Amino acid sequence: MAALKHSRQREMIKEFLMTRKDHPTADIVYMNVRQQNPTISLGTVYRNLTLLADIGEIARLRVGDGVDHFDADTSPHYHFVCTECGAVIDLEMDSIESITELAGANFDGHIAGHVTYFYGTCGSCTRSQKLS
Amino acid sequence: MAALKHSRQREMIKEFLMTRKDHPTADIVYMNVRQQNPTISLGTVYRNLTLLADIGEIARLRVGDGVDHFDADTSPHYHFVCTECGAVIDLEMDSIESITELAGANFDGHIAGHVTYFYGTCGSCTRSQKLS
DNA sequence: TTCCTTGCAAATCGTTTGCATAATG
DNA sequence: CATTATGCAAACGATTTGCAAGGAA
Repeated sequence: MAALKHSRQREMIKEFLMTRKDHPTADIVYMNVRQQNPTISLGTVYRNLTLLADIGEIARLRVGDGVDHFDADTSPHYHFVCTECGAVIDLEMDSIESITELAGANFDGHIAGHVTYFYGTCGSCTRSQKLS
Repeated sequence: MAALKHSRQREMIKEFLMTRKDHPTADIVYMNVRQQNPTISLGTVYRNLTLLADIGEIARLRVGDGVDHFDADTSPHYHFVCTECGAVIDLEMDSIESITELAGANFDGHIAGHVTYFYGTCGSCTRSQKLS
């Protein structure tokens, strides 16, 4: 259980993440944080994102596009991914926690939770499709 | 819309996949199909798995372990992933299709579907944990 | 003969890691 | 001082791709 020391880089990364609601990737975090600290390395960004996710201070999102996204909002909520523009958007919806019980009903083993995300076309992509 | 020609390799890959219910990865498909055709290449396996998934003859599964799994069963059903042994298992459960409507209720855009998988410990891993 | 498919190897891409140095407690 | 964190670059693992040769329609 390593004894976590404070680091300016980690702080910057977490702070940047808290200003964004669009679930940036490691690379986007890197490009942005680099504007305040031009010598920060991509490795450091990855290391800290992984560390923060491991201790539960941020969430790592996998939405099928092959790149991890990160979210400073660790409260339970679901995401939508636009298949047109790739945007990852928070959804406000009623709880669907009950699906975990449904899944466990006929299952020999223990179900701890589920991963779910929704996909389709976001508002602006839907509108531009209608024009064409 | 390329005019798809018959290929022995593609046939072997699909046939192998149909014999398995454990959702093998590309590498496992490769190792197995190679026993019947030792000169088949990994690239060919990847190309055909991607092609078959694109035309809907098989399904590509992403369950968060960083490796794609493939499933010859394209009927709608859900999967469970064991966090201990990595097994990917079919679940028999009631439909949860309704969550797509729930998600769309307050959403500006069009939700086409969702991706969901469950995780926890499978039957045998649950039992061996109890022993220790 | 057209053009889809293969085998092979090299290339990509996101992410991780080893190492020497710097920063923290 | 003991240890954790950093920057850099090299290494990784899964997957994709360019290319010349082979096979199907």
